[in-house]
Amino acid sequence: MDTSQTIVRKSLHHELVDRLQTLILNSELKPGTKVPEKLLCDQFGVSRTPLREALKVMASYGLVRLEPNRGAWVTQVTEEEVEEVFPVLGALEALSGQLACARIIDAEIEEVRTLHAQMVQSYENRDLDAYFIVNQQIHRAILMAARNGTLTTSCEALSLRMQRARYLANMSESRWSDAVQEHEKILHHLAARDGAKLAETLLHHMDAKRASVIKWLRSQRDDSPSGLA
Amino acid sequence: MDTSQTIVRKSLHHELVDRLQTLILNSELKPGTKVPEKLLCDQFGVSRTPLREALKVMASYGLVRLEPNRGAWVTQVTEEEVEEVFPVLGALEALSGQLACARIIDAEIEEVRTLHAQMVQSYENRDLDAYFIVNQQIHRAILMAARNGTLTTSCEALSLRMQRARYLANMSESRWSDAVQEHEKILHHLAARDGAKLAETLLHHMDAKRASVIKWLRSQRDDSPSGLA
DNA sequence: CAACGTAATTTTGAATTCATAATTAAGTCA
DNA sequence: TGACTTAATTATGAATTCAAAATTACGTTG
Repeated sequence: MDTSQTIVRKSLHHELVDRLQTLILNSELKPGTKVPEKLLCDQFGVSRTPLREALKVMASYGLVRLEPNRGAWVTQVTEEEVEEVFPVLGALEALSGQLACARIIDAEIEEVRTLHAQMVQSYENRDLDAYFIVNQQIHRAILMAARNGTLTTSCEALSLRMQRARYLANMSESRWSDAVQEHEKILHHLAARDGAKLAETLLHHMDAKRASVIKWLRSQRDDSPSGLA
Repeated sequence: MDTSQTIVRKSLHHELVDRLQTLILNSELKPGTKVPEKLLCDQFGVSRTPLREALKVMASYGLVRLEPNRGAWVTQVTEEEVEEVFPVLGALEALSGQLACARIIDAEIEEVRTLHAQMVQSYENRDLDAYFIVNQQIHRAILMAARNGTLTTSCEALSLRMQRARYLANMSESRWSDAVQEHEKILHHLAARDGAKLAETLLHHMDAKRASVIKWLRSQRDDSPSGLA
């Protein structure tokens, strides 16, 4: 699908969906808090109509919850949600690995190899922010190689929901080390174009991530016993 | 999650999303045609604001396409889309089968058994409409037994997209017979709580469905050479 | 002074309005 | 007649307005 010639005209509400997603992922809008409609309208210089349209779309992605007559609230990442989302994400990533092995071209494998090296470097530098960015890029590159737009959309929507839990702030040294090991395997199976093995590895990778996030959520909960802000 | 006590207050835009989905699934809004904004506002007795909010959400589900300054269009089911969606749906249904086997209770298996019997009856009566409704109920029952709301939402969103292609109108006798056979296996593995086998069967079932829909789409295309309405 | 009830204020949901873009219709000229 | 311009009409996107609901502030009473 070549869109290089197409003039991309972005509608206002679509632009706002992007902005709101960024605000939520950067924790500028914090989980559990109310979405300040008026303030955002002022900040973005738009009226309430397009902002409210964007909020409806955000709600369909599960990033905000609309309470009738009470406004929009940034959703919390709960244990239940994590236990639901990661298995689904695992199945989708496994599929993406399988498809990628069948369709990836050599140049793309080299790209992933480069990203992988960068990721290892970030790990050695203990640069968590850089690590997570490259990590995402790797998963995204595999997704791209799968050549399935629906799969990409579904995966990214679910990833987004999990990224609200800023678990990147807390990943144990041993988990981090394991994750890098898993990524070694991922690269290996991808380069060998072994779809079944890659799928299996990605599935395990996701489950380990799930366990890690759950552990972090529990530690968070125990830190602040009151559920209320 | 017990919501029996909760007062469910549905917002207008949410109600409209439901109505629009129904209109599209019933082909009262035909794929490729423009969504008649004004007409729908009159019919539903609402202003453009909530209707347009609903259309934005519909677009996020891929049921309509928003063309800036040109309005909303009901999306067509294309071959490319079918080739994309069914593999994803297959992976998700496979997961739902696996989870269902781990979590389903005896009473639910009996429910599925009853539905299955109804489905076979519909097949023997060659009642395609009834068959498809019960078919859907079976898939839904397995999904419910998986106890994963995220999985349910994802599956149903993708199913919805495929249901726009009213392929139920045309299913060959041999495909129909095969589908019933596949469902026999599905029931068997579910009753035996054999997650791996059920996943495998559902995956194959989805792929056969994909092939059937593709075949139908091609026959449609050859019938009316002009792509335009 | 704590709990309740009432009034003022703010926020929300949805209709309306308005500027702009797209489409259609009409007119012009080769 | 048919291609191209230009004007009229319609539809779209977004701001504004308005009624209703929720929240807050205040006062009253036991």
